[in-house]
Amino acid sequence: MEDQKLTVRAVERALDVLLCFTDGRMLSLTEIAGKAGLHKSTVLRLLASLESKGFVVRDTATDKYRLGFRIWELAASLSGDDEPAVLLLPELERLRDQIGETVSLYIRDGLERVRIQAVQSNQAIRRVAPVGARLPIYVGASSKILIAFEEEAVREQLLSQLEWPPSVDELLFRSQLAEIRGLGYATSVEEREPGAAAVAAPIFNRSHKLVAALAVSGPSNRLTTDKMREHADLIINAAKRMGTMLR
Amino acid sequence: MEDQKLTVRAVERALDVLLCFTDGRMLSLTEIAGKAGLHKSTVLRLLASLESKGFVVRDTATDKYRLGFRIWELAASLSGDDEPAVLLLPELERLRDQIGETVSLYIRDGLERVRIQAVQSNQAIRRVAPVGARLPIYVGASSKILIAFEEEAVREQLLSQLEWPPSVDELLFRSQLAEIRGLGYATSVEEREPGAAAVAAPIFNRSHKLVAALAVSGPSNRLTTDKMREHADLIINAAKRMGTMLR
DNA sequence: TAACCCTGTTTCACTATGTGAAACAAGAGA
DNA sequence: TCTCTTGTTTCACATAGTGAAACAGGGTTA
Repeated sequence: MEDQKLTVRAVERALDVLLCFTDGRMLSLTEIAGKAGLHKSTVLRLLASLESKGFVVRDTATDKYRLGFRIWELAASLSGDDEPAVLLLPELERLRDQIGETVSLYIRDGLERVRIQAVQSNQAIRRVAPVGARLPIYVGASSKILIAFEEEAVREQLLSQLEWPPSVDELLFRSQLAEIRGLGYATSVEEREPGAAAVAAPIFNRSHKLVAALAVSGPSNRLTTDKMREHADLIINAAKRMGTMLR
Repeated sequence: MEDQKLTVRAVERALDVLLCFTDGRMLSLTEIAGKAGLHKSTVLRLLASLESKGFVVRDTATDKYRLGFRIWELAASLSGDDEPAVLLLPELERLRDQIGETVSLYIRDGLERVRIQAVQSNQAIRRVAPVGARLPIYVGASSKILIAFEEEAVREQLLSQLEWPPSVDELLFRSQLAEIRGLGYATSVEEREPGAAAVAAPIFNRSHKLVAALAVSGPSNRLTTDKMREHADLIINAAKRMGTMLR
Protein backbone atom coordinates (compact mmCIF):
# COMPACT_ATOMS: atom_id res chain seq x y z
CA MET A 1 0.00 0.00 0.00
CA GLU A 2 2.86 2.32 0.84
CA ASP A 3 4.91 2.02 -2.31
CA GLN A 4 3.61 0.89 -5.64
CA LYS A 5 4.46 -2.58 -6.85
CA LEU A 6 6.48 -2.26 -9.98
CA THR A 7 7.36 -5.88 -10.07
CA VAL A 8 5.50 -9.19 -10.21
CA ARG A 9 6.01 -11.40 -7.23
CA ALA A 10 5.12 -14.68 -8.87
CA VAL A 11 7.63 -14.04 -11.64
CA GLU A 12 10.45 -13.19 -9.28
CA ARG A 13 9.69 -16.33 -7.35
CA ALA A 14 9.74 -18.40 -10.52
CA LEU A 15 13.11 -16.92 -11.45
CA ASP A 16 14.40 -17.68 -7.99
CA VAL A 17 13.34 -21.23 -8.59
CA LEU A 18 15.31 -21.27 -11.84
CA LEU A 19 18.34 -19.89 -10.06
CA CYS A 20 18.26 -22.81 -7.67
CA PHE A 21 19.69 -24.83 -10.52
CA THR A 22 22.89 -22.82 -10.90
CA ASP A 23 24.96 -25.56 -9.36
CA GLY A 24 23.91 -27.94 -12.11
CA ARG A 25 22.35 -30.47 -9.80
CA MET A 26 18.96 -32.00 -10.23
CA LEU A 27 16.52 -30.99 -7.55
CA SER A 28 13.37 -32.45 -6.11
CA LEU A 29 10.28 -30.40 -5.42
CA THR A 30 10.90 -30.13 -1.71
CA GLU A 31 14.56 -29.33 -2.17
CA ILE A 32 13.60 -26.44 -4.37
CA ALA A 33 10.90 -25.30 -1.98
CA GLY A 34 13.49 -25.32 0.78
CA LYS A 35 16.14 -23.50 -1.21
CA ALA A 36 13.77 -20.84 -2.39
CA GLY A 37 11.89 -20.57 0.87
CA LEU A 38 8.53 -21.14 -0.74
CA HIS A 39 5.59 -23.40 -0.20
CA LYS A 40 5.54 -26.75 -1.92
CA SER A 41 2.24 -25.97 -3.59
CA THR A 42 3.57 -22.71 -4.87
CA VAL A 43 6.75 -24.24 -6.20
CA LEU A 44 4.77 -27.00 -7.85
CA ARG A 45 2.73 -24.49 -9.80
CA LEU A 46 5.76 -22.41 -10.67
CA LEU A 47 7.58 -25.51 -11.89
CA ALA A 48 4.56 -26.53 -13.94
CA SER A 49 4.68 -23.16 -15.66
CA LEU A 50 8.44 -23.33 -16.17
CA GLU A 51 8.12 -26.82 -17.52
CA SER A 52 5.34 -25.95 -19.92
CA LYS A 53 7.68 -23.47 -21.56
CA GLY A 54 10.63 -25.85 -21.55
CA PHE A 55 12.76 -23.93 -19.05
CA VAL A 56 12.80 -26.93 -16.83
CA VAL A 57 12.30 -30.63 -17.43
CA ARG A 58 11.38 -33.22 -14.92
CA ASP A 59 13.02 -36.55 -15.04
CA THR A 60 10.14 -38.97 -15.32
CA ALA A 61 12.00 -41.64 -13.38
CA THR A 62 13.15 -39.73 -10.32
CA ASP A 63 10.60 -36.89 -10.40
CA LYS A 64 13.51 -34.51 -10.04
CA TYR A 65 13.80 -31.33 -12.02
CA ARG A 66 16.59 -30.09 -14.25
CA LEU A 67 17.10 -27.07 -16.46
CA GLY A 68 15.52 -27.42 -19.88
CA PHE A 69 16.62 -26.90 -23.44
CA ARG A 70 15.04 -23.48 -23.65
CA ILE A 71 17.92 -22.10 -21.68
CA TRP A 72 20.21 -23.12 -24.52
CA GLU A 73 17.95 -21.59 -27.06
CA LEU A 74 18.13 -18.30 -25.22
CA ALA A 75 21.83 -18.56 -24.49
CA ALA A 76 22.49 -19.23 -28.15
CA SER A 77 20.78 -16.01 -29.08
CA LEU A 78 22.54 -13.95 -26.45
CA SER A 79 24.29 -11.11 -28.18
CA GLY A 80 27.80 -12.31 -27.53
CA ASP A 81 29.52 -10.69 -30.45
CA ASP A 82 28.87 -7.20 -29.21
CA GLU A 83 31.78 -5.20 -27.98
CA PRO A 84 32.40 -5.83 -24.33
CA ALA A 85 32.39 -2.08 -23.87
CA VAL A 86 28.67 -1.75 -24.37
CA LEU A 87 27.71 -5.24 -23.37
CA LEU A 88 29.24 -4.96 -19.94
CA LEU A 89 28.10 -1.45 -19.20
CA PRO A 90 25.17 -2.45 -17.02
CA GLU A 91 27.45 -4.74 -15.06
CA LEU A 92 29.97 -1.97 -14.56
CA GLU A 93 27.23 0.29 -13.28
CA ARG A 94 26.09 -2.34 -10.88
CA LEU A 95 29.57 -2.76 -9.48
CA ARG A 96 30.02 0.98 -9.23
CA ASP A 97 26.81 1.21 -7.21
CA GLN A 98 27.91 -1.58 -4.93
CA ILE A 99 31.34 -0.16 -4.18
CA GLY A 100 30.78 3.50 -4.84
CA GLU A 101 34.03 3.99 -6.72
CA THR A 102 34.90 4.49 -10.36
CA VAL A 103 34.96 1.27 -12.37
CA SER A 104 36.93 0.83 -15.59
CA LEU A 105 37.52 -1.79 -18.21
CA TYR A 106 40.92 -2.17 -19.84
CA ILE A 107 42.13 -4.21 -22.75
CA ARG A 108 45.75 -4.67 -23.73
CA ASP A 109 46.96 -3.33 -27.01
CA GLY A 110 50.58 -4.29 -27.46
CA LEU A 111 52.57 -2.67 -24.72
CA GLU A 112 49.77 -0.33 -23.77
CA ARG A 113 46.43 -0.74 -22.16
CA VAL A 114 43.33 1.09 -23.29
CA ARG A 115 40.43 2.07 -21.12
CA ILE A 116 37.56 0.88 -23.28
CA GLN A 117 34.82 1.66 -20.81
CA ALA A 118 34.33 3.38 -17.47
CA VAL A 119 31.57 4.43 -15.14
CA GLN A 120 32.43 7.18 -12.73
CA SER A 121 31.88 7.15 -9.01
CA ASN A 122 29.38 9.76 -7.98
CA GLN A 123 31.22 10.80 -4.85
CA ALA A 124 32.57 14.33 -4.66
CA ILE A 125 36.17 13.16 -4.53
CA ARG A 126 36.58 10.51 -7.17
CA ARG A 127 38.80 8.99 -9.74
CA VAL A 128 38.00 10.47 -13.11
CA ALA A 129 38.68 7.94 -15.81
CA PRO A 130 38.29 9.09 -19.40
CA VAL A 131 37.34 6.34 -21.83
CA GLY A 132 39.87 5.76 -24.58
CA ALA A 133 42.88 6.69 -22.47
CA ARG A 134 46.05 4.75 -23.31
CA LEU A 135 48.40 3.93 -20.48
CA PRO A 136 51.68 2.06 -20.20
CA ILE A 137 51.46 -1.62 -19.39
CA TYR A 138 54.11 -1.92 -16.74
CA VAL A 139 52.39 0.06 -14.03
CA GLY A 140 48.99 0.00 -12.35
CA ALA A 141 46.75 -2.79 -11.10
CA SER A 142 45.10 -3.53 -14.43
CA SER A 143 48.43 -3.61 -16.19
CA LYS A 144 49.63 -6.31 -13.89
CA ILE A 145 46.43 -8.24 -14.50
CA LEU A 146 46.78 -7.93 -18.24
CA ILE A 147 50.26 -9.41 -18.06
CA ALA A 148 49.89 -11.86 -15.20
CA PHE A 149 46.97 -13.76 -16.66
CA GLU A 150 48.13 -13.77 -20.24
CA GLU A 151 49.21 -17.17 -21.59
CA GLU A 152 52.76 -17.94 -20.67
CA ALA A 153 54.20 -17.55 -24.16
CA VAL A 154 52.62 -14.15 -24.66
CA ARG A 155 53.59 -13.12 -21.17
CA GLU A 156 57.24 -13.92 -21.71
CA GLN A 157 57.25 -12.07 -24.97
CA LEU A 158 55.75 -9.01 -23.33
CA LEU A 159 58.23 -9.09 -20.49
CA SER A 160 61.11 -9.33 -22.94
CA GLN A 161 59.81 -6.40 -24.94
CA LEU A 162 59.35 -4.12 -21.96
CA GLU A 163 61.96 -1.47 -21.50
CA TRP A 164 62.33 -1.53 -17.78
CA PRO A 165 62.43 1.93 -16.29
CA PRO A 166 65.09 2.27 -13.60
CA SER A 167 62.39 2.37 -10.93
CA VAL A 168 61.16 -1.13 -11.76
CA ASP A 169 63.07 -4.26 -10.88
CA GLU A 170 62.27 -7.08 -13.28
CA LEU A 171 62.65 -9.88 -10.78
CA LEU A 172 60.48 -8.16 -8.22
CA PHE A 173 57.90 -7.55 -10.93
CA ARG A 174 57.92 -11.21 -11.95
CA SER A 175 57.39 -12.36 -8.40
CA GLN A 176 54.53 -9.88 -8.10
CA LEU A 177 52.91 -11.39 -11.17
CA ALA A 178 53.12 -14.87 -9.68
CA GLU A 179 51.57 -13.65 -6.48
CA ILE A 180 48.76 -11.99 -8.41
CA ARG A 181 48.02 -15.20 -10.28
CA GLY A 182 47.69 -16.88 -6.91
CA LEU A 183 45.40 -14.25 -5.43
CA GLY A 184 43.27 -13.74 -8.51
CA TYR A 185 43.48 -9.98 -8.27
CA ALA A 186 45.97 -7.14 -8.23
CA THR A 187 46.20 -3.85 -6.38
CA SER A 188 48.19 -0.70 -6.87
CA VAL A 189 48.70 2.27 -4.59
CA GLU A 190 49.98 5.51 -6.02
CA GLU A 191 51.86 3.61 -8.68
CA ARG A 192 50.96 5.83 -11.55
CA GLU A 193 48.88 8.68 -10.20
CA PRO A 194 49.69 10.18 -6.83
CA GLY A 195 46.80 9.76 -4.38
CA ALA A 196 45.13 7.06 -6.47
CA ALA A 197 44.68 3.37 -5.72
CA ALA A 198 43.10 0.53 -7.68
CA VAL A 199 42.04 -3.10 -7.48
CA ALA A 200 41.76 -5.15 -10.66
CA ALA A 201 40.71 -8.64 -11.68
CA PRO A 202 40.93 -10.53 -14.95
CA ILE A 203 37.98 -11.12 -17.26
CA PHE A 204 38.17 -14.36 -19.18
CA ASN A 205 35.75 -15.05 -21.97
CA ARG A 206 33.88 -18.30 -22.30
CA SER A 207 36.84 -19.83 -24.09
CA HIS A 208 38.93 -19.04 -21.01
CA LYS A 209 40.95 -16.45 -22.85
CA LEU A 210 41.96 -13.25 -21.11
CA VAL A 211 40.09 -10.43 -22.73
CA ALA A 212 40.09 -7.52 -20.32
CA ALA A 213 40.86 -6.26 -16.85
CA LEU A 214 38.16 -4.94 -14.57
CA ALA A 215 39.39 -2.21 -12.27
CA VAL A 216 37.95 -0.29 -9.37
CA SER A 217 39.86 2.87 -8.59
CA GLY A 218 39.59 5.78 -6.18
CA PRO A 219 41.51 8.01 -3.83
CA SER A 220 44.05 6.02 -1.87
CA ASN A 221 42.84 7.34 1.47
CA ARG A 222 39.38 5.98 0.84
CA LEU A 223 40.46 2.90 -1.08
CA THR A 224 42.87 1.67 1.56
CA THR A 225 44.71 -1.63 1.34
CA ASP A 226 42.20 -3.15 3.75
CA LYS A 227 39.23 -1.86 1.80
CA MET A 228 40.69 -3.20 -1.42
CA ARG A 229 41.22 -6.62 0.07
CA GLU A 230 37.66 -6.45 1.34
CA HIS A 231 36.29 -5.66 -2.11
CA ALA A 232 38.48 -8.19 -3.91
CA ASP A 233 35.97 -11.04 -3.90
CA LEU A 234 33.20 -8.82 -5.15
CA ILE A 235 35.35 -7.64 -8.01
CA ILE A 236 36.63 -11.09 -8.89
CA ASN A 237 33.09 -12.41 -9.02
CA ALA A 238 31.87 -9.50 -11.08
CA ALA A 239 34.71 -10.13 -13.51
CA LYS A 240 33.80 -13.80 -13.71
CA ARG A 241 30.20 -12.99 -14.40
CA MET A 242 31.16 -10.52 -17.08
CA GLY A 243 33.35 -13.14 -18.66
CA THR A 244 30.41 -15.46 -19.11
CA MET A 245 28.86 -12.82 -21.30
CA LEU A 246 31.73 -12.74 -23.76
CA ARG A 247 32.55 -15.31 -26.37
CA MET B 1 -13.62 -22.67 -12.87
CA GLU B 2 -13.97 -25.81 -14.99
CA ASP B 3 -10.53 -27.26 -14.55
CA GLN B 4 -8.09 -26.41 -11.82
CA LYS B 5 -5.26 -24.05 -12.58
CA LEU B 6 -2.03 -25.93 -12.18
CA THR B 7 0.05 -23.20 -13.67
CA VAL B 8 0.80 -19.55 -12.96
CA ARG B 9 -0.28 -17.15 -15.65
CA ALA B 10 2.07 -14.32 -14.77
CA VAL B 11 5.03 -16.66 -14.94
CA GLU B 12 4.11 -18.09 -18.31
CA ARG B 13 3.69 -14.58 -19.61
CA ALA B 14 7.08 -13.58 -18.29
CA LEU B 15 8.65 -16.60 -19.97
CA ASP B 16 6.91 -15.68 -23.20
CA VAL B 17 8.49 -12.28 -22.88
CA LEU B 18 11.89 -13.93 -22.48
CA LEU B 19 11.26 -16.04 -25.55
CA CYS B 20 10.69 -12.91 -27.58
CA PHE B 21 14.44 -12.49 -27.49
CA THR B 22 15.27 -15.75 -29.25
CA ASP B 23 16.25 -13.94 -32.42
CA GLY B 24 18.96 -12.09 -30.55
CA ARG B 25 17.62 -8.66 -31.31
CA MET B 26 17.12 -5.92 -28.78
CA LEU B 27 13.51 -5.05 -28.24
CA SER B 28 11.63 -2.03 -26.98
CA LEU B 29 8.79 -2.24 -24.52
CA THR B 30 6.08 -1.82 -27.12
CA GLU B 31 7.73 -4.28 -29.50
CA ILE B 32 7.68 -6.88 -26.78
CA ALA B 33 4.11 -6.08 -25.83
CA GLY B 34 3.15 -6.54 -29.46
CA LYS B 35 5.08 -9.79 -29.92
CA ALA B 36 3.71 -11.29 -26.75
CA GLY B 37 0.22 -9.91 -27.17
CA LEU B 38 0.22 -8.29 -23.75
CA HIS B 39 -0.49 -4.90 -22.32
CA LYS B 40 2.31 -2.40 -22.06
CA SER B 41 1.78 -2.02 -18.33
CA THR B 42 1.90 -5.74 -17.85
CA VAL B 43 5.04 -6.16 -19.90
CA LEU B 44 6.67 -3.29 -18.05
CA ARG B 45 6.13 -5.03 -14.73
CA LEU B 46 7.24 -8.39 -16.07
CA LEU B 47 10.37 -6.82 -17.49
CA ALA B 48 11.07 -5.10 -14.20
CA SER B 49 10.93 -8.46 -12.50
CA LEU B 50 13.08 -10.13 -15.13
CA GLU B 51 15.56 -7.29 -14.92
CA SER B 52 15.77 -7.38 -11.15
CA LYS B 53 16.98 -10.96 -11.41
CA GLY B 54 19.35 -10.22 -14.27
CA PHE B 55 17.52 -12.22 -16.92
CA VAL B 56 17.17 -9.13 -18.98
CA VAL B 57 19.08 -5.87 -19.09
CA ARG B 58 17.91 -2.62 -20.46
CA ASP B 59 20.25 -0.52 -22.45
CA THR B 60 20.27 2.78 -20.63
CA ALA B 61 20.82 4.70 -23.85
CA THR B 62 18.11 3.28 -26.07
CA ASP B 63 15.73 1.97 -23.39
CA LYS B 64 15.68 -1.29 -25.28
CA TYR B 65 15.91 -4.64 -23.60
CA ARG B 66 18.31 -7.51 -24.15
CA LEU B 67 18.87 -10.86 -22.53
CA GLY B 68 20.97 -10.67 -19.38
CA PHE B 69 23.96 -12.51 -18.02
CA ARG B 70 21.87 -14.79 -15.87
CA ILE B 71 21.01 -16.79 -18.94
CA TRP B 72 24.68 -17.65 -19.30
CA GLU B 73 24.97 -18.53 -15.69
CA LEU B 74 22.16 -21.00 -16.11
CA ALA B 75 23.36 -22.28 -19.45
CA ALA B 76 26.78 -22.88 -17.97
CA SER B 77 25.29 -25.06 -15.29
CA LEU B 78 23.09 -27.00 -17.67
CA SER B 79 23.84 -30.63 -17.20
CA GLY B 80 25.65 -31.11 -20.48
CA ASP B 81 27.66 -34.13 -19.51
CA ASP B 82 24.60 -36.24 -18.98
CA GLU B 83 24.04 -39.06 -21.37
CA PRO B 84 22.14 -37.89 -24.39
CA ALA B 85 19.85 -40.86 -23.80
CA VAL B 86 18.18 -39.31 -20.80
CA LEU B 87 18.86 -35.71 -21.63
CA LEU B 88 17.09 -35.87 -24.96
CA LEU B 89 14.18 -37.96 -23.84
CA PRO B 90 11.74 -35.08 -23.51
CA GLU B 91 12.72 -33.92 -26.98
CA LEU B 92 12.17 -37.36 -28.42
CA GLU B 93 8.75 -37.47 -26.85
CA ARG B 94 7.89 -34.14 -28.32
CA LEU B 95 8.89 -35.26 -31.79
CA ARG B 96 6.97 -38.50 -31.39
CA ASP B 97 3.87 -36.51 -30.47
CA GLN B 98 4.32 -34.22 -33.45
CA ILE B 99 4.74 -36.99 -36.01
CA GLY B 100 2.98 -39.85 -34.30
CA GLU B 101 5.63 -42.43 -35.14
CA THR B 102 8.30 -44.18 -33.15
CA VAL B 103 11.43 -42.08 -32.59
CA SER B 104 14.85 -43.56 -31.88
CA LEU B 105 18.34 -42.39 -31.12
CA TYR B 106 21.35 -44.28 -32.44
CA ILE B 107 25.03 -43.97 -31.81
CA ARG B 108 27.73 -45.74 -33.75
CA ASP B 109 29.87 -48.31 -32.03
CA GLY B 110 32.48 -49.54 -34.44
CA LEU B 111 30.72 -51.23 -37.30
CA GLU B 112 27.45 -51.42 -35.46
CA ARG B 113 24.90 -48.93 -34.35
CA VAL B 114 23.18 -49.07 -31.00
CA ARG B 115 19.73 -47.78 -30.24
CA ILE B 116 20.42 -45.85 -27.06
CA GLN B 117 16.96 -44.43 -26.67
CA ALA B 118 13.51 -44.73 -28.19
CA VAL B 119 9.98 -43.58 -27.62
CA GLN B 120 7.30 -45.67 -29.22
CA SER B 121 4.48 -44.43 -31.35
CA ASN B 122 1.16 -45.01 -29.71
CA GLN B 123 -0.63 -46.04 -32.86
CA ALA B 124 -1.98 -49.56 -33.10
CA ILE B 125 0.33 -50.48 -35.95
CA ARG B 126 3.74 -49.18 -35.06
CA ARG B 127 7.42 -49.74 -35.20
CA VAL B 128 8.56 -51.37 -31.99
CA ALA B 129 12.10 -50.33 -31.24
CA PRO B 130 13.76 -51.93 -28.25
CA VAL B 131 16.43 -49.81 -26.58
CA GLY B 132 19.88 -51.34 -26.61
CA ALA B 133 19.42 -53.18 -29.90
CA ARG B 134 22.60 -53.48 -31.98
CA LEU B 135 22.25 -53.33 -35.74
CA PRO B 136 24.67 -53.48 -38.66
CA ILE B 137 25.95 -50.16 -39.92
CA TYR B 138 25.59 -50.65 -43.65
CA VAL B 139 21.83 -50.67 -43.83
CA GLY B 140 19.02 -48.43 -42.63
CA ALA B 141 18.53 -44.67 -42.60
CA SER B 142 20.41 -44.02 -39.35
CA SER B 143 23.31 -46.15 -40.47
CA LYS B 144 23.76 -44.01 -43.51
CA ILE B 145 23.60 -40.90 -41.35
CA LEU B 146 26.20 -42.26 -38.97
CA ILE B 147 28.57 -42.86 -41.84
CA ALA B 148 27.74 -39.97 -44.12
CA PHE B 149 28.28 -37.23 -41.56
CA GLU B 150 31.34 -38.72 -39.94
CA GLU B 151 34.58 -36.87 -40.60
CA GLU B 152 36.11 -37.93 -43.85
CA ALA B 153 39.04 -39.86 -42.36
CA VAL B 154 36.78 -41.91 -40.12
CA ARG B 155 34.32 -42.38 -42.92
CA GLU B 156 36.92 -43.80 -45.28
CA GLN B 157 38.20 -46.12 -42.62
CA LEU B 158 34.69 -47.39 -41.98
CA LEU B 159 34.03 -47.94 -45.66
CA SER B 160 37.25 -49.86 -46.02
CA GLN B 161 36.42 -52.08 -43.07
CA LEU B 162 32.94 -52.94 -44.23
CA GLU B 163 32.50 -56.35 -45.73
CA TRP B 164 30.13 -55.60 -48.53
CA PRO B 165 27.34 -58.11 -48.77
CA PRO B 166 26.61 -59.10 -52.38
CA SER B 167 23.39 -57.08 -52.30
CA VAL B 168 25.23 -53.79 -51.72
CA ASP B 169 27.24 -52.02 -54.36
CA GLU B 170 30.01 -49.91 -52.85
CA LEU B 171 29.94 -47.22 -55.50
CA LEU B 172 26.20 -46.84 -55.31
CA PHE B 173 26.46 -46.64 -51.54
CA ARG B 174 29.11 -43.94 -51.75
CA SER B 175 27.01 -41.83 -54.08
CA GLN B 176 24.08 -42.25 -51.71
CA LEU B 177 26.20 -40.93 -48.86
CA ALA B 178 27.13 -37.85 -50.87
CA GLU B 179 23.50 -37.23 -51.67
CA ILE B 180 22.57 -37.58 -48.01
CA ARG B 181 25.20 -35.03 -46.98
CA GLY B 182 23.60 -32.67 -49.46
CA LEU B 183 20.06 -33.24 -48.25
CA GLY B 184 20.86 -33.28 -44.56
CA TYR B 185 18.75 -36.37 -43.96
CA ALA B 186 18.46 -39.98 -45.04
CA THR B 187 15.58 -42.32 -45.67
CA SER B 188 15.22 -46.05 -45.97
CA VAL B 189 12.35 -48.18 -47.18
CA GLU B 190 12.23 -51.84 -46.29
CA GLU B 191 16.01 -51.97 -46.22
CA ARG B 192 16.33 -54.00 -43.12
CA GLU B 193 12.88 -54.89 -41.95
CA PRO B 194 10.16 -55.70 -44.46
CA GLY B 195 7.30 -53.23 -44.23
CA ALA B 196 9.32 -50.67 -42.27
CA ALA B 197 10.54 -47.25 -43.35
CA ALA B 198 12.60 -44.59 -41.59
CA VAL B 199 13.87 -41.04 -41.86
CA ALA B 200 17.00 -40.01 -39.98
CA ALA B 201 19.03 -36.86 -39.40
CA PRO B 202 22.41 -36.24 -37.77
CA ILE B 203 22.83 -34.77 -34.30
CA PHE B 204 25.96 -32.70 -33.90
CA ASN B 205 27.05 -31.56 -30.48
CA ARG B 206 28.07 -28.02 -29.73
CA SER B 207 31.57 -28.78 -30.93
CA HIS B 208 30.07 -29.78 -34.28
CA LYS B 209 30.98 -33.38 -33.80
CA LEU B 210 28.59 -36.08 -34.95
CA VAL B 211 27.27 -37.82 -31.85
CA ALA B 212 24.09 -39.58 -32.82
CA ALA B 213 21.41 -40.15 -35.41
CA LEU B 214 17.81 -39.24 -34.79
CA ALA B 215 15.39 -41.55 -36.56
CA VAL B 216 11.66 -41.64 -37.08
CA SER B 217 10.40 -45.02 -38.18
CA GLY B 218 7.09 -46.62 -38.95
CA PRO B 219 5.23 -48.89 -41.33
CA SER B 220 6.17 -48.12 -44.91
CA ASN B 221 2.57 -47.74 -46.04
CA ARG B 222 2.03 -44.95 -43.53
CA LEU B 223 5.52 -43.51 -43.72
CA THR B 224 5.55 -43.11 -47.47
CA THR B 225 8.35 -41.44 -49.39
CA ASP B 226 6.25 -38.30 -49.66
CA LYS B 227 5.45 -38.26 -45.97
CA MET B 228 9.08 -38.74 -45.11
CA ARG B 229 10.13 -35.86 -47.31
CA GLU B 230 7.41 -33.81 -45.64
CA HIS B 231 8.69 -34.61 -42.16
CA ALA B 232 12.36 -34.15 -43.05
CA ASP B 233 12.61 -30.50 -42.01
CA LEU B 234 10.91 -31.15 -38.71
CA ILE B 235 13.32 -33.94 -37.95
CA ILE B 236 16.38 -32.03 -39.07
CA ASN B 237 15.43 -29.13 -36.85
CA ALA B 238 14.68 -31.36 -33.90
CA ALA B 239 18.11 -32.93 -34.36
CA LYS B 240 19.71 -29.52 -34.45
CA ARG B 241 17.98 -28.47 -31.29
CA MET B 242 19.01 -31.65 -29.56
CA GLY B 243 22.57 -31.02 -30.63
CA THR B 244 22.63 -27.71 -28.81
CA MET B 245 21.96 -29.63 -25.63
CA LEU B 246 25.06 -31.77 -25.94
CA ARG B 247 28.61 -30.76 -25.37
C1' DT C 1 5.92 27.72 -31.40
C1' DA C 2 2.34 24.81 -31.22
C1' DA C 3 0.16 20.67 -32.55
C1' DC C 4 0.81 16.14 -33.03
C1' DC C 5 2.62 11.91 -32.74
C1' DC C 6 5.15 8.45 -30.70
C1' DT C 7 7.53 6.47 -26.72
C1' DG C 8 7.73 4.75 -21.42
C1' DT C 9 5.54 5.39 -16.82
C1' DT C 10 2.08 6.01 -13.15
C1' DT C 11 -2.49 5.72 -11.14
C1' DC C 12 -6.34 3.21 -9.71
C1' DA C 13 -10.53 0.33 -9.03
C1' DC C 14 -11.73 -4.34 -9.69
C1' DT C 15 -11.71 -9.06 -9.24
C1' DA C 16 -9.51 -12.76 -11.18
C1' DT C 17 -5.50 -14.79 -9.61
C1' DG C 18 -2.24 -16.81 -6.98
C1' DT C 19 -1.64 -18.21 -2.38
C1' DG C 20 -0.66 -21.55 1.70
C1' DA C 21 -2.85 -24.52 5.23
C1' DA C 22 -4.43 -28.69 5.32
C1' DA C 23 -5.99 -32.94 3.67
C1' DC C 24 -4.72 -36.65 0.48
C1' DA C 25 -2.28 -40.36 -2.08
C1' DA C 26 1.47 -43.19 -2.76
C1' DG C 27 5.95 -45.07 -1.95
C1' DA C 28 10.09 -46.35 0.72
C1' DG C 29 12.13 -47.98 4.78
C1' DA C 30 12.17 -49.93 9.15
C1' DT D 1 2.32 -53.26 9.65
C1' DC D 2 3.25 -48.59 10.87
C1' DT D 3 5.62 -44.32 10.03
C1' DC D 4 8.17 -41.27 7.68
C1' DT D 5 8.80 -39.34 3.45
C1' DT D 6 7.70 -37.81 -0.97
C1' DG D 7 4.34 -35.30 -4.66
C1' DT D 8 -0.51 -33.75 -5.52
C1' DT D 9 -5.15 -31.83 -4.89
C1' DT D 10 -8.61 -29.05 -2.65
C1' DC D 11 -10.42 -24.86 -1.15
C1' DA D 12 -11.59 -20.34 1.07
C1' DC D 13 -9.53 -16.00 1.20
C1' DA D 14 -7.57 -11.51 0.08
C1' DT D 15 -3.70 -10.26 -1.96
C1' DA D 16 -1.54 -9.58 -5.86
C1' DG D 17 -1.76 -8.78 -10.68
C1' DT D 18 -4.37 -6.73 -14.21
C1' DG D 19 -5.58 -3.27 -18.11
C1' DA D 20 -7.96 1.09 -19.18
C1' DA D 21 -6.88 5.42 -18.98
C1' DA D 22 -4.39 9.36 -17.87
C1' DC D 23 0.32 11.26 -17.70
C1' DA D 24 5.02 12.84 -18.94
C1' DG D 25 8.50 13.67 -22.09
C1' DG D 26 11.09 13.55 -26.52
C1' DG D 27 10.97 13.82 -31.46
C1' DT D 28 8.86 15.23 -35.84
C1' DT D 29 6.20 17.85 -38.44
C1' DA D 30 3.93 21.93 -39.98
